Amino acid sequence: MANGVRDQVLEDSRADILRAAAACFMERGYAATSIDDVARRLGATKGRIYHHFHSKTDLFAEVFRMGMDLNYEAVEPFVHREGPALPRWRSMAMAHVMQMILTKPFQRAVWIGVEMHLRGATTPEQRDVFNKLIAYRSDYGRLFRATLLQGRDEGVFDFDDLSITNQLMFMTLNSPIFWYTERPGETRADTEAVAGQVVDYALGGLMGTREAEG
Amino acid sequence: MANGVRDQVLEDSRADILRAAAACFMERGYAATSIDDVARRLGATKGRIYHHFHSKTDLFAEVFRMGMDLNYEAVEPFVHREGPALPRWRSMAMAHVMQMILTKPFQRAVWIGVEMHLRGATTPEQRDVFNKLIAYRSDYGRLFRATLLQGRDEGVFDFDDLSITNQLMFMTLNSPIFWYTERPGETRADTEAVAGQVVDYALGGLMGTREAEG
DNA sequence: TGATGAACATACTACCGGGTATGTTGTCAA
DNA sequence: TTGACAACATACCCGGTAGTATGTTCATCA
Repeated sequence: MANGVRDQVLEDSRADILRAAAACFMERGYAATSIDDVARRLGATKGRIYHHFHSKTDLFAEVFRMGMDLNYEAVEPFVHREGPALPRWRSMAMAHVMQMILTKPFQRAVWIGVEMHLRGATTPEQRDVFNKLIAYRSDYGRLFRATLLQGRDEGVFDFDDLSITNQLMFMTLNSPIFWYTERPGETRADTEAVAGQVVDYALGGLMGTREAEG
Repeated sequence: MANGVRDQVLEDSRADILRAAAACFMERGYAATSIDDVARRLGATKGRIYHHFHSKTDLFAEVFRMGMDLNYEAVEPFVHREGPALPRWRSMAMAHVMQMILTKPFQRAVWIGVEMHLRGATTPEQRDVFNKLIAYRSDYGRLFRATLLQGRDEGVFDFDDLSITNQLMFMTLNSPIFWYTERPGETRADTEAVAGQVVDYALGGLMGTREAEG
């Protein structure tokens, strides 16, 4: 128990690797990122990375998991709030979008992982690792589904196919991972304003077109 | 001029390669797709591909261009229609979404290309090739911007930042390239129903949340 | 009919990247 | 003090891949 400091150093080293890996995966994608790239970014060599992670797949999986952990942590406080759907949905959506912005590299890795799974571009060994990650991610998605359904029952949301709507909503809420870049001198309020626009757009989509005629 | 048949055969062969390449890029991404993969899918060898394309980058660029050509072809007829913004926007959006669905492999390649450009994950030689492709894509984006602004002036659209809204709209309209899969026995009407939901969601986002309170 | 070239296939090279096997160094515990 | 182990670095192997160099076949045309 006297080696609490050692454990902390260990965790710091691991965390540094995860951050560097997330950045690399974001910048070049999974396949185009080499272990040497990650090591170079740290001013280290492959040895350090393979000392902490079994394989490239394992490293990527841990980045993915970290991203999802961050999401859960941010959104979960709002999930079990009683009351009408709309304010709860707004809180969850806002927390989600802020996470997309603030932890972008990890969230991009999550996206890449989902894409790889959808494409089936995984080897048999990767299979079960990925299946667990995707299951994790699906659980997270379910947090929103209940609120979506409640909102439709309450008449505040208006949509046809839940599955498609869920896809569209997440596509909107996730989209900052692709186009958001921090402005120099940007404050928390600025960031929240951007996130607010994203949430409003998503909400508009969920509410439907109403009386509009095209 | 007697070799019209020959030219046709040539174009068919090229087109076959492009289709196979688009499918491979969609399934595995750019980096993870090898020229041998594309050749295997055609029951051919690298020789055939390198006979028609200088490099992997060149092949990818042509797939990208083909995808954008298809989009222009589908949307352009509606762009210059006079009258209010909403019906024109709806026609353009619908045409766009249908293209996303019907030519998904090519559209995924376009997406991949944009991502690669954003990440700057391109070698100097690729630079100018990609810059032209991205410029092509940006022109296409501009087709929608005018209508968005007109719609806001007319009061039918309600959004704050044009740039962000444009991103969100395209993210929505493009999203079927990720989650759409053809159902067995699906008719044209079925497909259009799916596309319609996408367009409606996007329209809701553009119209804003109106009188809703969160 | 023979020559020419398009449209490929085959064979090869050079390099890169995942993974491993083997040092090296500092730290802590007994 | 020493031995053991964590935390790396170094050196190496090997499979895969972009690109090339060189056949081979067949249609067309002079």
